[in-house]
Amino acid sequence: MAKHDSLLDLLFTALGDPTRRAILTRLAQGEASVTELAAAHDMALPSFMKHLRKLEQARLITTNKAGRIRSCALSANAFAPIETWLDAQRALWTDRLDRHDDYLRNLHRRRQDEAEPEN
Amino acid sequence: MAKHDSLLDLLFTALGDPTRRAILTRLAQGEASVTELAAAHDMALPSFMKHLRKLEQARLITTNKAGRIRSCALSANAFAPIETWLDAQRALWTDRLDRHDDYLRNLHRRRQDEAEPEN
DNA sequence: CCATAACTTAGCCATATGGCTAAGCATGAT
DNA sequence: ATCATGCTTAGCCATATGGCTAAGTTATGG
Repeated sequence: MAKHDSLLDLLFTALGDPTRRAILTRLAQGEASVTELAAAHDMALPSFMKHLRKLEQARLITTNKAGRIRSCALSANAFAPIETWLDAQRALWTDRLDRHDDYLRNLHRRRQDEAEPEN
Repeated sequence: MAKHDSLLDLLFTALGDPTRRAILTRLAQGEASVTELAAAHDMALPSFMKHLRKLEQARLITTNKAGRIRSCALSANAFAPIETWLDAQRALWTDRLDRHDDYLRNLHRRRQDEAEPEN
């Protein structure tokens, strides 16, 4: 990914990895420290931390270091931009179907007009 | 991405690129051929085709070749697995908040019991 | 039938991703 | 004061990604 990815880019690519989705699912239950989270994943800590950093960059999680422990939590409304985008897509799609329906209705009416001319 | 990515992996990573999201937005308006779609993107055709292939692998679009023209269309319910996953996450999150509320309520009741013993 | 249009294949390149190890650096426990 | 814990940094490696050009292939239009 380039330097200036949009938040949507960051969000979707962050979610495109099973390790990262698992972290989010775990965090939905409540906060956890880095090592607590890492315990579930057979992976060296530095590798794991990279995933956490991506989640943080995508603003899906927030982290906070107290002493030597970094605590991670799910961001509130983490998925909002995604839902907004999905809603917009759905809106376009249904608009188009509506317009197609109109087209078919008009076509039908025109055919009827031809069959029974209105004079 | 490895050879055996889950559909969710394919879906999310397919959506993690602005070119590909733009293609989907365009296709929400209706079918289009490869060159029609490519016209909007300053990119060589083979590069563009790679994006289409990823969208197809993620089952976000379907394509169909008639003569020398390949027509592309949005898949129906393309986003369903994503919505399902998001719903599940939301469910976990709200469950957890509910349980937290209960905990606070119980805590409060216990404190009141201590303040006003029930004999 | 021949040229052009619309892909398609092959292969190259730079950068990004996702993993690792080894070593460093605070902080908390003893 | 010292040692273990909990990250953190640095750097290496293999593969994946996203772009390109050049050279096919397969219809169609004239």
